[in-house]
Amino acid sequence: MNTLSEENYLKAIFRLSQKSDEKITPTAIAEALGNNAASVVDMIRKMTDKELIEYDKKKGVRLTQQGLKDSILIVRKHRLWEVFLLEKLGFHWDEIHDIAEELEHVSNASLADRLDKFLGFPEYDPHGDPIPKANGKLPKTFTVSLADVKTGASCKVAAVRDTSSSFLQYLVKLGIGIGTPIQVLERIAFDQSLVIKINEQDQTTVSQRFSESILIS
Amino acid sequence: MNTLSEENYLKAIFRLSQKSDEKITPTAIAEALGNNAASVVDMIRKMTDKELIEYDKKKGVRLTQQGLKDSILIVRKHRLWEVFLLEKLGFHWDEIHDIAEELEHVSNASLADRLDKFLGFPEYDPHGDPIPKANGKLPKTFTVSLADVKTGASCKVAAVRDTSSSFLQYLVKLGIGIGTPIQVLERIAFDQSLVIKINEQDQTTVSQRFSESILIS
DNA sequence: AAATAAAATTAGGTATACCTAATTTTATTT
DNA sequence: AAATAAAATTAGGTATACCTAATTTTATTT
Repeated sequence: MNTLSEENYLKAIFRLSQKSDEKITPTAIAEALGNNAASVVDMIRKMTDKELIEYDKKKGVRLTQQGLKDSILIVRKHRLWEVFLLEKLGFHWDEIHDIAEELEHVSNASLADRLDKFLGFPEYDPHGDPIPKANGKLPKTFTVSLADVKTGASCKVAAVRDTSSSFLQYLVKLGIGIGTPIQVLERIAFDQSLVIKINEQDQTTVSQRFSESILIS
Repeated sequence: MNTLSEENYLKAIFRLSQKSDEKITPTAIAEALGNNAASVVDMIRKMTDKELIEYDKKKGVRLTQQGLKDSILIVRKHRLWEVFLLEKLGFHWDEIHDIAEELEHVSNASLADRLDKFLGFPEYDPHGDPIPKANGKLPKTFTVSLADVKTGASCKVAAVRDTSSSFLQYLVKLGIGIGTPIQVLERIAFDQSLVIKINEQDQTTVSQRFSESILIS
């Protein structure tokens, strides 16, 4: 079995591999985990020995088959627990990520599958992230952000790229959730800020960083 | 906040204090946790500095007010999660203890209370152990064991003192669960084995260790 | 291509929570 | 009370997963 730290490394590496096709460097992992690069180099050696990852200076860090399987299970548990916390226990959107961060490490062979069944086999978590199925398959992942929407066009919020509570609380304040319709009214040439209409009602201006953090369908 | 190890020490000390009035020695804690006594002495110093416990060679280890509060919350979470695992996820009696052992350490201020509400404020966990209320109060704890029942008398199983899967699987095999009526037919003078009638049907002989592990009402 | 900057790595160190072996203290037996 | 046994403690050590500072390697700029 994997230690808590190993699980966090696996998760970080998995996320980096999902985010882009760029090679995964020790520095990137260090940044993702808030660790020192020297620590990451230590851990890369341990995890390579354990055959969870492969490391080649040219190709960067890659998950082995076992590492990928383990990562997906952690992500699956994380996202299922998020659904549970929101739907069953009534936690708020911005609280569930940190709790799921602990719950995802609870290890039991049938826990994820039982939880999945209990929750009615949800496809997406409350942030719109796809929940890996028991066989490891991922439902469609959203990749187009609000920043990519043409001026004048409309879309619906499908997922959020940022799970920080400051971002989520901002969304709540604006009345934006998964499924909320948004129309792009104007694009400010200076800094790519967007003037948007939320839910066919309120009009606001949001920054580029904001619009890049929202995935749409 | 307390570390994982500290939480396990707190829980062990709390359990020992519940089990009997005997003073809690480093050796007793070492045995409860499966640690070396030298390690326990180390940890006693740390936890004393943190004001979670007090240690006096004459009086043994005692929980401070803070230590008691923390211990009760851990026990509360453990037992609530056991109810969840059995009732909501359909785990078996003998599987839930080990999983709850991990879940109990998930820390969030309102998690226990929300889980409690979701489960309908259960008073006892699936092993018959009382679930501490949000205010720290414990429902009535069962203390009379099957070994104390007079020959010829009847009783109902209220709780089990042993949560090992070997014991619980034995109970399942015998058709005994919480609430099962048991009549003591005969007491073997030689080794205090009991001949019992289960659920007014099957008759079996059980050892003294067995009958001491069952609490009745 | 040389100079410079950035990334990766090595060397050596830390806190946590354990351990064994040796010693000291306390309790029990004779 | 002395002898013995048990418990508690100290001294010194380990693996894990981090760290900083120094060095080496690789990439980028001039």
